[in-house]
Amino acid sequence: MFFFTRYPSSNLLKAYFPDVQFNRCITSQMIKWFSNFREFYYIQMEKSARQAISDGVTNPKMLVILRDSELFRALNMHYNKGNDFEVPDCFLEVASLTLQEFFRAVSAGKDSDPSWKKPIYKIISKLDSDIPEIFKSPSYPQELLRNEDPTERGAAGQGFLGLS
DNA sequence: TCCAACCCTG
DNA sequence: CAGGGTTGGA
Repeated sequence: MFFFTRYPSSNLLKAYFPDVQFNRCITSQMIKWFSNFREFYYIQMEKSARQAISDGVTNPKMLVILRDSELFRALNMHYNKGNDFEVPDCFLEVASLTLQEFFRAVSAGKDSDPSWKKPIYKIISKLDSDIPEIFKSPSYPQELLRNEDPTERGAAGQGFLGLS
């Protein structure tokens, strides 16, 4: 889901996880997940942008993330480890834009400001896409749903399943 | 003062 | 990822 939405509201999450009994805990946990997802995402972007700068890249337009990019590999490994589905083009576009924004900011020396990333976050937060309806369909591949269901993993889930 | 994000750490 | 401290706007 992260490939479509980086900043899901609790309402959106509830709409896409009809089989999850939301309570204050579950909700905050899922919000926290996306927060962690964003962290990983932005860290990769910043690292890659700085790498490009040290490599001598001057035009941010040159920074485009393709499916054979090393950066893509890292992101896919993190969010879609089992290659359960195809990453949408909209994500590659947003990711490329993010990379370019970091490139511009660092190039301009904005990173001396403690909160220099905020403007970038604001831009990216407006680029969330609609999530395909199939994601909340009951007939959606069970394997895929299970991977994103908070009730199916973690210490609580293991305890419930009697695995510990 | 509160609460939602963010930052930093394990 | 989860915890816990920090932050900035309502």
